[in-house]
Formats: sequence, structure tokens, C-alpha cells
Amino acid sequence: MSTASESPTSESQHAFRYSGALAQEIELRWHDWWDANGTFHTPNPAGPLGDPRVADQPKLFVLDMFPYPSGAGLHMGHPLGFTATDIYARYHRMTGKNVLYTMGFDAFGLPAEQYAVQTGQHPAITTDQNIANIRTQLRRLGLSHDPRRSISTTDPGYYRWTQWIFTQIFNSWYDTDRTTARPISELVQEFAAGTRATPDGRPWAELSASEQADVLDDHRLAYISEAPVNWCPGLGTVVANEEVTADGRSDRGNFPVFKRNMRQWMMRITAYADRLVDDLDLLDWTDSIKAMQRNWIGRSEGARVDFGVTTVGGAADVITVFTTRPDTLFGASFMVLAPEHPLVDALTTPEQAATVAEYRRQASTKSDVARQVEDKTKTGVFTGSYATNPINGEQIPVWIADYVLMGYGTGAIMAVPCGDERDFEFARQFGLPIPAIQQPPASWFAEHGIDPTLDTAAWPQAFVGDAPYVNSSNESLDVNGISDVATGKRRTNEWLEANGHGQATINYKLRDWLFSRQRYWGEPFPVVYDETGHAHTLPDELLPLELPPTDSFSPRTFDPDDAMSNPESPLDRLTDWVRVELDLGDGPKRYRRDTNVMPQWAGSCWYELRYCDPTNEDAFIDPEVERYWMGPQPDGRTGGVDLYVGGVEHAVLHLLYARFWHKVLFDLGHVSSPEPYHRLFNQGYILAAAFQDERGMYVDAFGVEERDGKHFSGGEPVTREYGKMGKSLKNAVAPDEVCGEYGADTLRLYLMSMGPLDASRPWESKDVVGMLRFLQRVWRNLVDEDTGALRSDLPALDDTTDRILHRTIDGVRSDLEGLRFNTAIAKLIELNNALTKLGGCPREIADHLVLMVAPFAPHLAEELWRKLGHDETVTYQSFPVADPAKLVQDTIELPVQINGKVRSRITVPAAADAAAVEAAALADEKVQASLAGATPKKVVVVPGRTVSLVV
RNA sequence: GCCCGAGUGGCGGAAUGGCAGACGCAGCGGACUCAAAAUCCGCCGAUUGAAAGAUCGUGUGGGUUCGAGUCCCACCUCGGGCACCA
Repeated sequence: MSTASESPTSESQHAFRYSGALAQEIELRWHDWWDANGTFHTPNPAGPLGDPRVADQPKLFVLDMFPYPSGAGLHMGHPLGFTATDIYARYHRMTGKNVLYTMGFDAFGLPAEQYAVQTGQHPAITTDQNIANIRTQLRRLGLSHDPRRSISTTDPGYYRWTQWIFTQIFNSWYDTDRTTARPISELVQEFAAGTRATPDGRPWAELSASEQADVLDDHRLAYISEAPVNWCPGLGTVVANEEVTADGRSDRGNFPVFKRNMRQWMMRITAYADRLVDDLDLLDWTDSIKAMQRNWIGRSEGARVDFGVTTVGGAADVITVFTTRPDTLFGASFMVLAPEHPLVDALTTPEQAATVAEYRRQASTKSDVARQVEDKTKTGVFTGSYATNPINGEQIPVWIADYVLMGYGTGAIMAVPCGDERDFEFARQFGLPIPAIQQPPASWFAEHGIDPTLDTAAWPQAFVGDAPYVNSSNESLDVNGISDVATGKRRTNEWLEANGHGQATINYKLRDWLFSRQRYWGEPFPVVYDETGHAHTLPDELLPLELPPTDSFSPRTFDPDDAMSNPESPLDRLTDWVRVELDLGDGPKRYRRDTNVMPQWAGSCWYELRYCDPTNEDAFIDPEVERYWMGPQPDGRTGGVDLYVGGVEHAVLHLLYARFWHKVLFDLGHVSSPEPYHRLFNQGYILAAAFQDERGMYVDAFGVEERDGKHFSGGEPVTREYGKMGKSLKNAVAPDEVCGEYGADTLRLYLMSMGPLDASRPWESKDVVGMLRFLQRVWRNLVDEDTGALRSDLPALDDTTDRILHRTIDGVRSDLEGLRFNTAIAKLIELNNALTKLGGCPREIADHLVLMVAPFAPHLAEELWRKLGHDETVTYQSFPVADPAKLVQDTIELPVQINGKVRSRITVPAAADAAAVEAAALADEKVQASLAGATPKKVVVVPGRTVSLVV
């Protein structure tokens, strides 16, 4: 009779071999135990989850980016980040930290609503189902979340506070003098007291109630504006700048987006532009993420300059431009306005009217993107009018061209063709003058193969950089000869301000945040409008304003290309809900509700705060709890989450919005740290091989065969590429499948061992078994595979093994501190391989081994911990500490280099001084042979490292 | 075009300026077995050599250094972000 063959994953002849099946059995058992014992409940310093014992315990807040509960469940990218944070959290529990670690769901948003529209099932139902499903999957991974702190943004108990924060933002204004947000009531006081002038100078009391409301609305951090917004007919809603891709489409759904003037809610994030840039310096984030945020905010320092013009009607007016190069004002030889600039009509002469009208018509039919992408050949037309260059009085022509964008700066530029490549091209295209105002260095001319000249007709392109100014003086300003741009700018700015022609200023690419969506599945705005159309926020006692139930939750969507369609929010249809009678302090009156909902980003702007105090019904967070988990730290860190792990795709969306909200809450005194996320770590993507057939269609990656390095699917040749694992590339491996075959502990180990956390890495199913084998060996080194009991034949501890143990403890600790999980695992494997060679794990160090494995493979560790005779969970055991005495070696082997090549190795006492090491090296046989009698000219001894001889 | 980041065996990857390739996968050899699987032991960059060894080797070309995968300069390739931003 033949015996069944055995693979590492399958059941074996050994009843207690650590197979996938046994792992599974162990893991499910421990999930129940952890739940039943509340193992991961984390106490607060106060409140319902409070426990006075935590007061003197150091805290650690570990956070994963808020997952969206997709109907497809978890993909492999989730366990990658989640395992990393779980290991970190578990490790730090073992170092005595009080660790806050949980997970909730960012459950509002378009996908749930789109799914609901397809199926006709209310999004609340599908959302709840999806969350339940994902909770099951998370549990399967053995993540040590405090389940009491899990929240969903769609829970009225949560969005009650999202709405409350909105009212805080609405009822605030930004004081640019104090650079802080303040309650709007203080602005009213300043206006009323006359310490702050009203916009038109009239005393505050003389303004009508409606005029007062208008003034306040102009200051609020959340405000309604009629402005160009991104209208996406295919989604039936407007979207934020950050949600529009580089090719002008919605990042959700990939529909065309059009610029339209619409009345929408905005958040005055631009007020915080400076602080959002400057405070990046406080954060432990990667340079690349910081660079992306700086780039998006796009701070540029320059000046506003006024150019006088006379309109066709004869009136005097000014064109204000923004420039980063005020120093080049002497070289401004024409001006260019955006086609939409409000002064274009007034400046267009009758002769040019038809040309200008035609150009503007063409420009208006092109989207922003088409204007930028189509081709870079400059187009434009002359208005017929001239402006006066304030610095030299010259009359310069005013053109319009679509390379000038209305959305940036003032929508008008001064063109300095000799110093700006775009202006240079435009001038060449239309034969406009290019006066030289800098003397480029000889090297610049040499580079372009021409002789030095100030005749720009010979120049192939504009010169940008530091070089002495020429032709740059008037009666009261002379920058000629100055050769650095910084000084030139400073001098010119001083002149502009002294003569009233402009002033130094800072401009940003960042726009205010478009905050309303014409959808159903989001937080309703806690806002009503009175009969004059002014907005009022609902008082606290009327929160939450719950999303009204309806079967008609689908927004009206349009032909994706129908730019002129208009949004219709689903809430508009609920007239009984929209019309409401309320007493807001001045007697019952009729009001109209706001029918927009907030964007999905709202709920994720503050969720980490709610994790701290999830059950608080009196406040969004208790101040004492907030200070404990989020406050500034004794070591000087400014506070916030201690470790935040997630994908890089949120670099300018969530991370910018959340920082903004947090700063408003900070300014208003609701939180104690200026930043929400102190240390940010961006995980890489899980990639996987994907295969395309000859038509370019993706084929199921799991049906592909490899023969002689070529790949075939159903006999047909296919081409291989690597891409982000997912449904669209037909190459997704579900975490559940891997747990089922190998167990969660093996999956966790594999994900962590693939490489550094921040690198993207290709998934290789065949490699997973390596980590099962490792765990299997750990098990076998302690457990009798036939009885399941602790082995009775464990070897005695020897000195060598003891030293390896302590070296491993030391290395694993420092690797975990640095999030180097891959090398930590390698060190554990080395230790375990040494134990295997020894014939098992000596009982004296078994506890150490199990405790070190615990953060990585917690289920296996719990099981072994029991077998070692302990009753408690491993969770709060102390992580082993290396004995420094066992880290030092008695003797060490050093390489000896001769002229940079390793020629020999010598063994010397670890404590040997340089002279002794040198003597030992020179005495070495091979060294002597290599030297062949020569005397080294130089000897470099690096203690503990190397000996280097130079002959 | 501009700004980040990365290029190391067949593959994933490791290496405070100091012995390149830890650890895992794959492969090769051996032990055990009637046999296979599993397990355990060993080998595993290239060229050369019977072997000891020698020479070369971290995208390319220069440089700094006693010594460079690591630092500097230039370039090439790939990935990410921004892109007529005045």
C-alpha cells in the first residue's frame, strides 16, 4: 500500500505537524480567545474607556489609513500595511507602551452609491454588509485591534460630530494678522467696536442685517461661492481640483470634467497655505510626500504690478499682473491676458473686435486640458490696446492668449520674452520685440554655439538665471550691473512699493477646496437658509441631521459630455425634508435645508480623533483623552499619531484636507497638536504578473503556463508585465485564499519578508511556502510532531547558541524600531536555523524565541506560549532584552587589504589595539607572501573592521 | 520639460564608507526511504583551474578615498508626482 505524498501545507503522517490546516485550527481558536478575553482593549486616561492606571504609561498611537469597505473585500495591499502596523503595535505592547490600535471604515462615498443604484438596494444596507464582511477578513489576519473603538463614518453617532466640526469651521474666520482661525463672533465684536474696518468703511451698525451677513460670509472658513468648479456630468456632481486627473477626468469613473460657474460650498484652505507648507518641517514624513504637498500648494514669491491702461471707452484702468520675476520688469515688452479676463471687452478696439471674439469663442470650447495638451504652439490675438509699463513708461501691446490661465495669479501676465521661455516663443511667433535686460555668461552662448551678443534675434531661446542686468534703469532705480536675481527682485520690489506701482506678494497654486457634492450617500450639511438666502448652521441640539430615508437615492446623471447640464441633488426631491420650520433663537421661522452632501474626504479628516474616544456623546473627543493620545510629546515632537501607514495615493487629497481640518481645530482650541500625523510611512504596492493576449486583453494570470521562458494561455502566446494586483489585470490573489492554504501567520510573514515596506514588490505564490517552512521549523524545534506536546528531548543551551540568541534579540529590536520587518524576519530565521542544527530549542531560551516570534506570528506564539506552561496571553509579556555582555565577541576576524584588495584574514582579540592588529596583520603568512618583502608605505587600521596596507 | 525615488545572482532582496550577495524562492548534490514526498546536511555571481587559488563583478563613464553598491559629477533606463503656474 502506498502512502500519500506529503507537501508542507497538507495534513501529514505527523498528527501535530504545523501544516496549513493545523495553523488554521490554532488561529481560529485564538481569535475566539482574544475576543472573549478582551485582550486588545486599550484603556484611556479618562472617560468611558478610562482606567487610572494608564496615566504614567507611555502611549503609542498606531494608525492605518482609513479603509473604504468595498464590496470586493480586502485586497492584498490591505494586509501588507495592516500587518506592518500590527507587528509594530504588538512589539510596542511588549515594550510597555499603552498602544492605541484599531480600525474603522470610511463608508460614505460614490462606490457604495453607484452599487446601490445598480442593485436598487439602499447604500446603508450594502455598506453594513460590506463592513461585516471586511471585519471577518480582518479578524482572520489576527490584527490586534481594539474592537470597541471601531467606527463607521456613516454612523449618525459619528457624522453628528463631522457636522459639528463643519459648524465650527463655518463659524470661524482666519485672522491673517495673528495667523490663526478665530470664532466669527470675535470678528463681529471687532467690527462693532470699530477696531476693524468694514470692507466699505461704513460703521458696522449702519450695515443692514443682510449686509452684515454678507460681510461675515466673506470671512468664513466654510463659505458658499459662485465660482468656476469642476462639473462632472457623468457623475452628476461637482468634484474637487484634487479629484481631477491630469488629463481632465474624474478620478472616480474616469468621466470628462468641465469648468462651470456654479454656487457651491468651499473651504478656505488657502488661508492655511503657508502653514501647510511650513509645518511640513515638523513632520517625520518622506521627502517625496513633502515635495508632493509643497508642489500642490505651489507657493511662489513674487510681486503684483499694476500696468495702467486706457479702455476703448476712454476710462483709465489698471491691469494687475503677478510675476515671480519683478526684476525683469524693464524687459516687459507686451502683456497677455487670459481670454476670459474681465478687462478684455473694455480693451478690445473695434478693428480687433471680430478677431478677439472668434479667438475667445474657440478658447471657451476647449477644456483647460485641451488647451494645455493639444499642442504647445502658441496662439493669441492682439486686443488693439496698449498698456504703460510703470517702470519705464513704455507703451506695450496687450494681447490675449490661452497660455495664460484665468485660474492662476491674476489671469494676466507681463511678458518678458528675453527671460521667459513661453514669452519668448510667443514673441517669436508674432514678431514682438525681445529687448535684452541681462547679459548672459559666455558659457551660455557657447552652449548654444553662438557668439555673445545682446541682439536677441540671434538667441535660440530665453535666458533664465543669474546674470548682470543691462538696460535696467530709470530716474529712481538702477539695477544695471547687479548680477544676482535675488538682489534684483528685492530692489525692484522696494521701488514698486515706494512708487505705488505694486508690492511684493506670495501666490499659490492651491485653490480653495470645493466641498459640496450633489449626491445622496454622504453627510448632509447641517445648514438651513432663511428667506434672504443666508445660511445658518444648526445648533448642537439638532445634530445629527440624519440623512433622510429615500428609495430615490440616485443622482441625476447626464451624458458624460453634456457640459451644459446642471446638477440635481437627490435630496432636492425630498421637498418635505427640505422645507422646515425652526426656532433658531428669533422665533419659529421657515427655512430651506441645504441639499448637498459633504465629499467622502470629510469623514476621514478627523477619524483618528474619534478612535481615541469613540463612545463620547458630549464631545467629539474628551480634552484629556486628546492630550494623552494626540498631544505634544515630552521628547519635543509636536504631537499627532505616532505612526501612520498607508498608500502614497493620498498625498495631496486626504493628507492635505485632514491637516487643514486639524489646524482649524487646533486654532479653535479643540485639539492640542498642530498636526494630526507625526510619522507617516508609505507602503509600496503589491504587484503581480499580468498577461495580455495578442489583442491586448488581459487573461487570467492563473491559467498561464511557462515554457522555455515564454508564456502561454490556452496554447496562445501571451506577454507578461507586472502591475498593481487587482481585478482589472486579472491577477489578484485574495488574502482569504492564502490564509486558507497556509494560515494567517504564514501570510503575515511572507508579506513582511518580501522586501522593505516602502517598496512595491511582485507577489510570487510559489514563494509563500518558505515562510510556512520557517514556522514549521520553529514549531518542530519545540513540539513533538506526533503528540503535540512540548518535546522532552530538547538539547542543552551552549554558549554559541546563547550568543546567537542575544545577537538576534538586539537585531530584531532595532529592525522593528526602524520598520525593517524583512531583515528582522531574516534574523529570526537565522536563529531558528541554528536551533535546528542544534537539534531543537533549548528550554532556557524557548520563552525568548516565542516572544520574539509573537509580533510576527501571534497565533503560533500564543499556542507555543501555552505549551511552555504559561497561562496568560503573550501580548503583554516583556520583549526579550539582549545582554550586552553576550553581544561582544572575544576574538574577531578582520580582513587585510593590500592596495585595496582583500589578501588575507586574521583573527585577533576583540579588544586588540591598532598596534597589535597591525603587528598581527604583518605577521600573517599570506600577507607576507603578498608583500613579498616590501614595506608598507601606509597602514590603516579601523578597529573592529579592517586593516589596509598600502605598498 | 521640472521635482522625487530606484537600478545588486535565475527571481524577491541584504549590506553604520571597511570581507558584496544575509534571509527566502528556484536549482544542484548527499543522507533517510523499496521508492517518492516530507525532513535533515551541503553547494549555489561570472570566467578560469583537477584543486588551492586567480581575475572580473552592484545600470554606464569619470572623480574623491588606504578602501566606494554606499559619497561627488555627468549620462542611460525604469517607476511615481507635477506640467504653458507667469
